[in-house]
Amino acid sequence: MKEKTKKVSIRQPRQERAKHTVQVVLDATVRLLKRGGSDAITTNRIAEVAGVCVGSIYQYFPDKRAIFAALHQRHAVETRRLIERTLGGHAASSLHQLLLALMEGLVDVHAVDPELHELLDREIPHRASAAPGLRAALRGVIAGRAHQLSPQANLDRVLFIVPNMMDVLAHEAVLSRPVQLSLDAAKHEAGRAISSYLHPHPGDS
Amino acid sequence: MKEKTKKVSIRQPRQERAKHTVQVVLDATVRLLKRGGSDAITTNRIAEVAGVCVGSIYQYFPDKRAIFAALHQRHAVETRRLIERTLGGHAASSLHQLLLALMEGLVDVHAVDPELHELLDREIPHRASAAPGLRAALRGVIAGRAHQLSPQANLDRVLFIVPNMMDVLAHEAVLSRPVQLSLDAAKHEAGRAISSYLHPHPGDS
Amino acid sequence: MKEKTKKVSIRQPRQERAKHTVQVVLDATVRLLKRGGSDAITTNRIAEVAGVCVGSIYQYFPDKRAIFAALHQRHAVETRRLIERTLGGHAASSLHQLLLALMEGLVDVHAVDPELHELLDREIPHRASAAPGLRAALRGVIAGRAHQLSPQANLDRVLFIVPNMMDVLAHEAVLSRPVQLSLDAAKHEAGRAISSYLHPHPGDS
Amino acid sequence: MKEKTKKVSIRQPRQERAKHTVQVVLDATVRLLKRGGSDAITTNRIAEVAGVCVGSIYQYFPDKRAIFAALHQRHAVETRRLIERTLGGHAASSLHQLLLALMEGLVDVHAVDPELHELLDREIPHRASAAPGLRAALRGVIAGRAHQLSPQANLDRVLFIVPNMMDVLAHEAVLSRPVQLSLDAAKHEAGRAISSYLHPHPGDS
DNA sequence: CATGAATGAGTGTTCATTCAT
DNA sequence: AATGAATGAACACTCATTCAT
Repeated sequence: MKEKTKKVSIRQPRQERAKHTVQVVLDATVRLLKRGGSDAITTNRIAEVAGVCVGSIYQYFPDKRAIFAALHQRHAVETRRLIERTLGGHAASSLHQLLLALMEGLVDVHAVDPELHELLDREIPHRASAAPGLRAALRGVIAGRAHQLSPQANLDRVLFIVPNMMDVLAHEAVLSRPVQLSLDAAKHEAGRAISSYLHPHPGDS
Repeated sequence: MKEKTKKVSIRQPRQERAKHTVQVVLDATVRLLKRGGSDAITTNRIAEVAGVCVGSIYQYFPDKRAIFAALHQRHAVETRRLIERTLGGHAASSLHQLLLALMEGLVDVHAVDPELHELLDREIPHRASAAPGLRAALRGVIAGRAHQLSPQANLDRVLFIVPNMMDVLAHEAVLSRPVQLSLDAAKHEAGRAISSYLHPHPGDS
Repeated sequence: MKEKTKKVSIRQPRQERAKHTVQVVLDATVRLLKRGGSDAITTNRIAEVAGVCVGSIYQYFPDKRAIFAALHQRHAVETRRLIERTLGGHAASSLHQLLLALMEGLVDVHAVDPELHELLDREIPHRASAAPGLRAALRGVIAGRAHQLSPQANLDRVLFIVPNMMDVLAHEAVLSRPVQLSLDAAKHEAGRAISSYLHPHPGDS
Repeated sequence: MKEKTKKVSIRQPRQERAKHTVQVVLDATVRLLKRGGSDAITTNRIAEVAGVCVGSIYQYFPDKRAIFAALHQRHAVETRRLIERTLGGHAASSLHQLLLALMEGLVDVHAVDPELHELLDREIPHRASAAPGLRAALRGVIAGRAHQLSPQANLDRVLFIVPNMMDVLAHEAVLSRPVQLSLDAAKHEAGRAISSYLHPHPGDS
């Protein structure tokens, strides 16, 4: 794990075979993660499960952490895509409606492979997550449409509350909602919570 | 790391000297955590920083993970205490006021040593956190006063939304609120968000 | 395990309590040996099982190996006693009869606690066994009565064959004789084998 | 030392280089054993003496004990080979002659590196010796030819006496025979002892 | 580029022994 | 003398990384 001057620069996978190797390595890592938690993950084991040899991993990843980073990246990319797509589809909608749509989409994104997302969150260190992160992205969206906030709303406060609410609720809707609550109900209720915050009844300073 | 027949049983610290050792070890671990992240933590290093010898650590902790567990425990205990104290002080208050009080208290608890809490959260695996966890505790509180919810509220939904909101907001108020936002303002806004959710209608106050 | 100049000389147990401690320590060691083999034996564990504290062990034993040595010693003493007793009881007998008597006695000595003898033999290093050892003692006995050997017998050869035969047969009669063979039968057969060797003559059936 | 799920499976040496490593490790272990007894043996030291690195040891041996086991195995294999060879060469001989031949062969096997054999026996735990063991093998041989025993002989008794005699005498002929006694003389005398036992009759000398 | 044997610094843990109380 | 907490050198073993083939 020492920082060293690389003797051979890491190639970007240009060929098909190369892309394949990268995928196979990431998939193997996910498999191991699900099977036994982060302790069970060693580069040799990843190679074994992936069906490649250790050396090949180092063709495409400078070190072990980079594998995890790539995994986080993958998720971040999906999320960003979702945000952009929703943004595109709601150019004309109100911020309020946009946020509700995002909330829905986020829950769906996390519902794809909840176990994986939980493991990535809980077991894998993601300091210096290269991606801006969901909250940051949401902040951008909101700030960009700040003028649509109700007059008495304060931007900073909204930027604090809304991204955080959306993040937890999207995660937990999928991971730990009460057993009685369906995913759809949770999704809907999360939307309601955001609505309530953004449009409090009159008289609530 | 499997459960083994321990050759030497772990003693509960009975003497003053022993209690001191436990504290010193935990403090050293925190110091190392803040200094260099979890990678920098080795049992020998902890011992060194703590000014005790490695062996002494193993008198009171069965293994390395137990040290981290003890750290999480400490936080959990503080939180539980807060909840109980608040519960006691608001026997007569409405659930709404109780939750606001808890929200305030939680932010304060996390404000004590935010860096530490963040590190514990992000760097240290806390599977099988012996403590029931904040969310679970909150669920208990709410469920116990379910009759005070507004008639049209649904318990399951509230149990999903409120604990999650309180948990993130308490954490993030301290760790990543917008620079412009004071801690007090964040605390207040978090309370407002909860209020809005619980009373989204005119005339409900 | 380092050779050091002792600061406090090891006291010979003079008082009753002291003798008791020594016994208790040895017994605990035996118990542990039987329970889990030599790996399970640590000084701390011995102390625990013996109901004394580690420090006390070091009052009477300079180091861990001394405990094992004392155990071997115990056995050696019993064996030597047996030899002397038999020697006394057979002052007038022929060497042949003396050896048969010794053979019987040896089997009996090993039959007392076969498991323990096996463990001592197999698990505990006994280099530099302070005791002269059974074979050496037997050699002494035989050499001292060499004139009774049949004329054509060669002392060196007898000294090679007989002690070795007696040693294995005494051990294995107790530890690993065929299931069909009673201890008495084994004892008897061992005697016969020695006889056959010493007197390969007609009329000896 | 419990059975664990190995993180990296132990490979069977396939390449020349690998086979070489295994040999070199075993040889180094023997060297250390002779130099300083089993206490002087640590995996790091073995690696050092062998001129490989610690990690390489663990490519081929699951743990330290496996190294010793391999050493015992080696000896067991040699012994078994001897038995089979002798068995083949004496298909037509009497059991008596077969046993004499085996006795000779066994002494020779142990004479190859007596010091090593003694050390393996005395210093290295060999519980669960995978090999059936010499005595067991001899029992098989004898039982297989039981019909050749003299009519009045009892199989169980022979199975008790003969294998044990052969085992000790083979060992001790090499390790601790009286100084005056040549190896050949010891070998011959051991044969005579067995003969005497099997044929305690006139005319057999 | 792929392979996988080799590397070796570093880790968690043990346990014989000491010594302040 | 007894106690048992403390000591710390030493050990078995791991695993990210390299590099000869």
